[in-house]
Amino acid sequence: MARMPSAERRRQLTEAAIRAMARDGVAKTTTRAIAAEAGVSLSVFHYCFDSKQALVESVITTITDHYVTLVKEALRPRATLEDTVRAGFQAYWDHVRTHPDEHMLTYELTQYALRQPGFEHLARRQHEMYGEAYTHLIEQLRAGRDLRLRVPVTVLARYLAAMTDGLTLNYLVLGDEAAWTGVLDTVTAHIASLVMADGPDAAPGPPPDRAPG
Amino acid sequence: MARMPSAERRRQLTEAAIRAMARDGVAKTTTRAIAAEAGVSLSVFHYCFDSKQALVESVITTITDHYVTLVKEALRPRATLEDTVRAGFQAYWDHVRTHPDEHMLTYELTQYALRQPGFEHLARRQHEMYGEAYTHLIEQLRAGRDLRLRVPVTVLARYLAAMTDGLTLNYLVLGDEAAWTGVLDTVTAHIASLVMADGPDAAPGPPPDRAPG
DNA sequence: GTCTATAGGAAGATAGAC
DNA sequence: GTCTATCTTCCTATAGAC
Repeated sequence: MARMPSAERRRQLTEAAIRAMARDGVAKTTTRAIAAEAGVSLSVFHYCFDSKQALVESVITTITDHYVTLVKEALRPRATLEDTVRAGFQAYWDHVRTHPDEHMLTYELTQYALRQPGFEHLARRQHEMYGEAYTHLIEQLRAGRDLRLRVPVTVLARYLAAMTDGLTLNYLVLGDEAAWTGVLDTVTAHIASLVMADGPDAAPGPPPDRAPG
Repeated sequence: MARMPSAERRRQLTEAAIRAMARDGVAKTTTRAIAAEAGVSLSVFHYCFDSKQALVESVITTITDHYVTLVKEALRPRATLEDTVRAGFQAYWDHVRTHPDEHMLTYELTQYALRQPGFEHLARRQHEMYGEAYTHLIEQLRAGRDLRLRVPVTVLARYLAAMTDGLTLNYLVLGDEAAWTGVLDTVTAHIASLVMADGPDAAPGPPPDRAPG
């Protein structure tokens, strides 16, 4: 086979591992399967990575970075505030629908990391970056307009990240796209109601939007 | 060891498997580990279950039923509408905080089911039952009072189920309980705003709560 | 740096005595 | 129904030639 510097081989093996894991699941993706997917022999794998764990670490950091880039692209500011929220969800949603296996993989890797002693920080980093992506968006929106938030930025960002995560997993399990237009509209409206132009920032106290009685 | 009818042995092994899987993760829980946890020999395992897959199927259905019972208990109606929502989340949340491993396991089992050919229906059943638990609550609330919903019941139930799921996973990964009071208040207020006393039901059209501009 | 060959171990499942 | 002992397979990782 063609010779190649170690760094590039590592990238090649990492990408192959992501493809194989997205297709077959983490549990079934052995080192042999990864080497075969990359078109190299098993020994090349162990020449580039000390262990399977070392490769998985590379996989998690790589896919987290991919994912965050995706979210940040999807969530760029648009003409109006509601457009931004709606178009952002739409772009993200299109990616979920067209690449369900990749998203599935992110959930599997989260749990792999949480169960593997010494890897917990990778799972935390993953979810912290989701929150940061949303925080970044909110800050952009605040800079462009004169926005006031009804809830603190950290709360809103975390809420958005958790909700996106939950909705995605729910879709991956249940499918049924038709049911989603309603849910997405509800969510979009809620977000818009939490981010308003021209009002005082919320004090860190009781929540807004109380229902009558 | 003491003799025992097959049905009871199956229950014993299923419970042992749940304990071991919650503690060590699904991937690391071998048939040997389950037999040891139950205090029986490996052959007893295969006497009661044709294969490891058969046991996992029993584990998934058992834990799903446990979980749904928990949610339905947490979500029983209270004095006022907002109390119901708030107390329900509180009860659910206390369980998550005190039994994180069990909740972790439910996520692992979802993915196991989705990746195992022929087991997809177990994952679907799991999430359908979450939605049904919320649907049940909403119907109870509607019966007791003269409630009108701003969104269709199916949409609201699915939204609640997905959001609970996302928030739980986010907590399992990031911990940080302090950050959660804000998020929960926001969510509680949102739900209350979607379920109002004395108003017309929402037509299946554009969402409420539009933000200015 | 890449290969073939293999060590070494752990997994799921079975055989057959009691 | 339960046990001990074992089969078979597949895994991660290494050895050593090229």
